Amino acid sequence: MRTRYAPSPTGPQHIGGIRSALFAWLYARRHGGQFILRIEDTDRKRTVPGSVKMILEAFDWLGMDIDEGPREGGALGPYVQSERLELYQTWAKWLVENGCAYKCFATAEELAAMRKAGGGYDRRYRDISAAKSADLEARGLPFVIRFKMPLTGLTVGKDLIRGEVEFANEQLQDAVLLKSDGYPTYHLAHIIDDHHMRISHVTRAIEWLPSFPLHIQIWNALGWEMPQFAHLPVLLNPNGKGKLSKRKEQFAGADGKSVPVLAREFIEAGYLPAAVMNFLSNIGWNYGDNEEIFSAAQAIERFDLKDVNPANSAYPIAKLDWLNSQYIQRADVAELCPLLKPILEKAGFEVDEARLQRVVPLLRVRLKSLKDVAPMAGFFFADWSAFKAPPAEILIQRKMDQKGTADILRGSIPLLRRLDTFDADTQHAAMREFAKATGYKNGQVFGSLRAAVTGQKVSPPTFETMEVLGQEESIRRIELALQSLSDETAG
RNA sequence: GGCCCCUUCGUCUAGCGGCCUAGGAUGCCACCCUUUCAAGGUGGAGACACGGGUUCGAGUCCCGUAGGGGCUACCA
Repeated sequence: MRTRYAPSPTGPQHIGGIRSALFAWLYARRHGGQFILRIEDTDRKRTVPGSVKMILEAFDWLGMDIDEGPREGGALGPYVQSERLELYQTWAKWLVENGCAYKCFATAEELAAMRKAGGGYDRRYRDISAAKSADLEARGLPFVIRFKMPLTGLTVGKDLIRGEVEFANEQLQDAVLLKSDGYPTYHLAHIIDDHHMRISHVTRAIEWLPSFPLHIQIWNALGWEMPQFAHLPVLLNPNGKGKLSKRKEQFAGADGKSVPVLAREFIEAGYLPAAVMNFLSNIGWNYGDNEEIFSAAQAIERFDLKDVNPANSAYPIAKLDWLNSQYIQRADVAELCPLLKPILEKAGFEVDEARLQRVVPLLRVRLKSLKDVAPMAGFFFADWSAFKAPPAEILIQRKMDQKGTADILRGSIPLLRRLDTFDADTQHAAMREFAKATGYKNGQVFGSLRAAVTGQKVSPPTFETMEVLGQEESIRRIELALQSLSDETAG
């Protein structure tokens, strides 16, 4: 069992492509086969340098290992089409010699005129004599090689996902196999490569379905045994309108966050690779048992191309946020720390690793994205001496007023100062008692302290936070907050 | 325009003729819990596109219509 992912190196990797690759990879792994990466760089105009590197980075990050490819090598390489030109030319020539293809000398202008007239290429060179063809070639006219598509009859293709699909041959044109620059088109190249690389299952996006009959005819003309085909559904934009595009700005969510579409954007957005894998494999396929959270290893145990949903899907990006938070919650502190540290550093904080390890358990359940760590817990790593009391609108919580907040802060200080040990439990007990004595609700007391000490509306839990900050610093902050409240009263 | 594919809650999906008064998840809304956030718990609203068949019986099979997606390049 051998599957492949065969992208064109035209820039950053699109998540739609990654998902197609994922299905091919899962299938190969499920059956103990090989997963091959092949670069289809036959369009010289669109090829952008560095693309292969980006593709590889995406695969490495996700943990999708490649058995054969431009980096890995392999017995059936090279795995880059521009390095296999001779092969394509040989077989194109063979097809011409065997009457299955012909040289076409139509100029760009002629073609444009035909298109304008409607109907497309009119096969004007299909039946010219060998002598005439040779003559035109001898005169140095540029030409392409076109496939002689049967003019009548039906071609039926078998697709693993949707069964048999019928096409009337007359609907198809005589597709170009070899361009005038000597490069093959996709139609020719992928067949020759899939054959020579012994691909058993071709997975590709559904936009290839219309040219499936052409490919079947080429396989037949070549006399080769066809692999199995699965035309995969595609990802639609989050609103369900159109194929998922790279212009994701227009799909920014209510929170103003733009929707990640390119592979590297998932890294930048603070998603865990396991969450992304889970997310992607749960679109158009599902693990079963009403299980939403499953590992790649689990998916491998059950994946089958036959079970892929034939319908396209709107990109359910909101689910990724949820999945990511689930994965972060379940991750080990040891696993999270090295991921969080660079994010904090990039945000300008100097990270003490020991402190980070103490802090991570406090905020794990609050992170939807790794990137949330900076706004959520950055204050732990900031210069404490520069801490400023937050404004009144943060200090004074819901269902509280200025006086009440000040009362609570003022009353807490001596109690907190008196504590011999400053762990969270001890503080908690003391403050609970304080609430009881003063008649404030626990939440009012704890919440006011939270705001005073962290300066944030959303933060790690109050007492654990104060424990990390220490007695002296915590009290200092409460005093600062109290001071700013009083100043405001005075002003 | 022609051809092809697709169509279950807003969204991702389960369902492969009777187990469906259609299940799960997400999102949304309540309530509970709680260190008034988050997480967690409980509950709620929410779908078989429409019309014909076939069948004792249809979300499940067939046809049509509508809607969505794609292809129609010397791009992939």
